[in-house]
Amino acid sequence: MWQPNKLEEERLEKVRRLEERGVATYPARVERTHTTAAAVAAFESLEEHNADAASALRVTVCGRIRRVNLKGKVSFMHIEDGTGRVQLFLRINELGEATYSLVKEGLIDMDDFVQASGTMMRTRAGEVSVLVDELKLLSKSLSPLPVIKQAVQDDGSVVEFGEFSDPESRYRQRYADLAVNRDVREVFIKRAQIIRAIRHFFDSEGFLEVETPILQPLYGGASARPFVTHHNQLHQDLYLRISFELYLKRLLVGGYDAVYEIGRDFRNEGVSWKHNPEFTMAEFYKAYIDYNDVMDITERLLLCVAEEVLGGTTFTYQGDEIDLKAPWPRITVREAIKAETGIDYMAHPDAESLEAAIGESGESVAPGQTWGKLIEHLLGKFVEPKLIQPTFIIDYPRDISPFAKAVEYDDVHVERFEFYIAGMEMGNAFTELNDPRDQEARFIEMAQWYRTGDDDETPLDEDYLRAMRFGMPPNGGWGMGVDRLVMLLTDRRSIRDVLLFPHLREQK
RNA sequence: GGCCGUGUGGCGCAAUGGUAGCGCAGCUGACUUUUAAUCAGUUGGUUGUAGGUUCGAAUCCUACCACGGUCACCA
Repeated sequence: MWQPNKLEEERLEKVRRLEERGVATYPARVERTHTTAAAVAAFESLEEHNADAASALRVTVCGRIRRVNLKGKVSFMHIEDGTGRVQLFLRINELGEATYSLVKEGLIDMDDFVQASGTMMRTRAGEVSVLVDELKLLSKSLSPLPVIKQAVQDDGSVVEFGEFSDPESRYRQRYADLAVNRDVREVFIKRAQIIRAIRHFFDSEGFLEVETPILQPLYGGASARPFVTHHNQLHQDLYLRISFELYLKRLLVGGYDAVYEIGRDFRNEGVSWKHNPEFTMAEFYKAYIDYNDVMDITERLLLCVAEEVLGGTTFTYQGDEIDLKAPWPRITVREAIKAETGIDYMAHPDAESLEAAIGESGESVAPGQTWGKLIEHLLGKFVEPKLIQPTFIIDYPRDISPFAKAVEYDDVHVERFEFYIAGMEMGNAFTELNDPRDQEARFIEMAQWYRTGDDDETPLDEDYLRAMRFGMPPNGGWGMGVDRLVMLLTDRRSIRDVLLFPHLREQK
């Protein structure tokens, strides 16, 4: 139940006074002719050739009032719409006493949406403005937004005074954050550009965009705990997908050579600066290629997105200068771990001896992990944070990679890579396993290894095996965390800063 | 989940055991080209919640809540 505070009470009182005077506070009709940006641009282009025509330019603009400067019988406001801002020059002469008094008495004030009609002009200080002769309230704001004042420096940079920075308030009330912090709005514009660029890339490479089930009778394709839900009429438990993998590969059986999907995955796990329970994933699968080709595609994709969104291949992330220029180094897991820890896990071919070797180096790990899990731990702890420039880490242990094809003449490694940028795992890919007998054996192996752990069980998907038995072309598959790419390209340190409504604990 | 930190008017901050203050916003007034407008005056707080210690608590203690960081977890 809303308990208006003092400021809100004052605004409610203003609404009452406006309605007393017969002013509509939430009218339905708007008559906009120009966005703020279009009005300014139109004036400036006319002004170059013909000053008279420019000052005869009549516009009706709409937007939210972001600055008010009352000066007696003349006042200034800035209104902001989705395209930018424009100044309103309000003078009692043009506006008339009745309307001007609404402004003067503060009945129309900060944060309200208004419509202003008038002719374009330039003030003595040189700012392009609308000389307003009609002003209409479009929507009254009852709760004032946090106040941020801006000063434009001589060099054109904008300095802000006052801020709305409390992370909790910003995330819980993202609408206020967006309304007040332009740079936040820009992050999400860039996010949309990034996703569009990813689509462009795959479309232009001949991939088919598809949509596969989010509600699944069986989850799989990754090692993660799922969310469970229930279909009432069918009396059936369903899982929110943790990956797209198994459905997309079924489509290769169906005869598409190359498919991709961009969508939401759900993982019932801890939240952190790089984990949100729901996040956006891009995956693709392409027939007749292997993981070497997938690495080439990865390089091309990221370069293409960076070119389209940033206009270049280098950018700064949290102080690090990052260059996406290909080729990126391709280093095996074994070499990478050896270089950072001195441990050659091939000299410790089982979990017990590897755990002992890690223990000798002064590290402690949770007991009872599989050999592959230990290697993964070493990778995450010692290698990942060092991988600032884009890097492929290749050839993973088999027991943590149930959907990847074995490296030839090597029974412990599979053709899998992850790519890292700025110390963050960005994505994961393999030469996909397409032998149904091997796949079935892997499912069973996984079940044995992880039954004790019970958490990240990989359920055996009979229908997936049935699909594979019809014949699946050799193919390369790939997945990337889109939110993390957005973090990189917008220089944000937390995934919450690139999600409009990040998950927060319920407020009691 | 463990540990550390933070929580004070709408927003941003101060006050380390002794009368809760400041800036912005708000409100009243002045000002017909301002732009962080300016000038004069002024309202607003049970200090996250609940207990405790103390003559006295924003400050110290305990628990809880939320957020942030970190570790664990997380292909």
